[in-house]
Amino acid sequence: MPERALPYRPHNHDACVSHALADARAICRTQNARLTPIRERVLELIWQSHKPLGAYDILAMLGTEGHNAAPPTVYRALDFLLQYGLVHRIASLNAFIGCTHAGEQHRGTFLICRQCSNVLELATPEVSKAIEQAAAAESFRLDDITLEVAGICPRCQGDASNA
Amino acid sequence: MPERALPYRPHNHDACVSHALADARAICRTQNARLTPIRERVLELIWQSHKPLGAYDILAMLGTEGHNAAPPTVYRALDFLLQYGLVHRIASLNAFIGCTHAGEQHRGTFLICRQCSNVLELATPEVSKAIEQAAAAESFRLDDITLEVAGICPRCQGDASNA
DNA sequence: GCAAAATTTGAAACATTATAACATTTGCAG
DNA sequence: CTGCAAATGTTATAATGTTTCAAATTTTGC
Ligand SMILES: [Zn+2]
Ligand SMILES: [Zn+2]
Ligand SMILES: [Zn+2]
Ligand SMILES: [Zn+2]
Repeated sequence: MPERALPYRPHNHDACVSHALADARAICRTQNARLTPIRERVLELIWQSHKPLGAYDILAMLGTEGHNAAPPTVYRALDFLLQYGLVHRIASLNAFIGCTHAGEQHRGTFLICRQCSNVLELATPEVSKAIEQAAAAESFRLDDITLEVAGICPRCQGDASNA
Repeated sequence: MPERALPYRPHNHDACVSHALADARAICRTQNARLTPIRERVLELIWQSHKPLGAYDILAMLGTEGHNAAPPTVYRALDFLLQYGLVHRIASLNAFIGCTHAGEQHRGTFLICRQCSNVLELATPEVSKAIEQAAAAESFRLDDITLEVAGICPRCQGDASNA
């Protein structure tokens, strides 16, 4: 059995964060996009864990660190991060999560644990292919896919104690 | 080339509606569920077209016909219809659409036209299979799939005039 | 039939998520 | 500098969804 994916095992999460930030800086540099302090801070907050964060959660976190922001501040930062593929929006949760494939051309599949909330993003070409074929069979021109899978992650399946 | 799916061609939509209502009555009868007047009316309103309807759209429609309902009335009816698989929620639109496979065991794939808003629901076993395999590969226990495809439907592709 | 229990509906308030509109500041080019 | 565009601040408001408790209706056991 292959090693479990990062969200499902203990790991040095600081490395996740710094990797994500480094990627973001690189991507913005090559695209001449401005990763301003607010935008970077929002991205960093989103990456505090592998659980998706609501816009108002982010707002509250900014609040506790003295930056008294209003909703548009956060939504604008999120729009920017979405635009450059640095975060994804989870429609079924109205929440946002850091993209683990930033820069790569991909369509994300999100495995969302109902118990611990951790989200694993998969890049699944076979799934995308199947969806593209299904759309093509109806002569539908596909622009975008929202694919969110709810269930129980391997770690929570193991837990007898449903804390 | 096979005939286009219903939402993409002129058709007798009254037949869609009466079919859906008949199915709903049958399903509720066999499940000992009460398809009360409000619930049936909400289902009928949702089926007025193949475009998804927001909860507050439904609320407004009920309002114009004299039934002055409050939000919980609509949401409760929708919860009931969702529970018995008579409608689906489109997470990416915060809207609801009648299920075209009510009673059948299925996981819906929704093709959503960005231009005309019409939605086609597909039952795509190959896609479901691929998703189930991807989840299984991560030892993730799959409970539910949200699969929504945004794009342009064949009819709108044909339109030169983007009305 | 009839009373108790369960389900459904009504109504008001509230919570959460997201956007509109306009003023101000900041970064940058000429 | 100066002027323009992009980004941020600020206030208000829109859109979506839930909680709570009371009243009405339907079902069930007798
Ligand atoms: Zn991590
Ligand atoms: Zn991604
Ligand atoms: Zn129809
Ligand atoms: Zn369906």
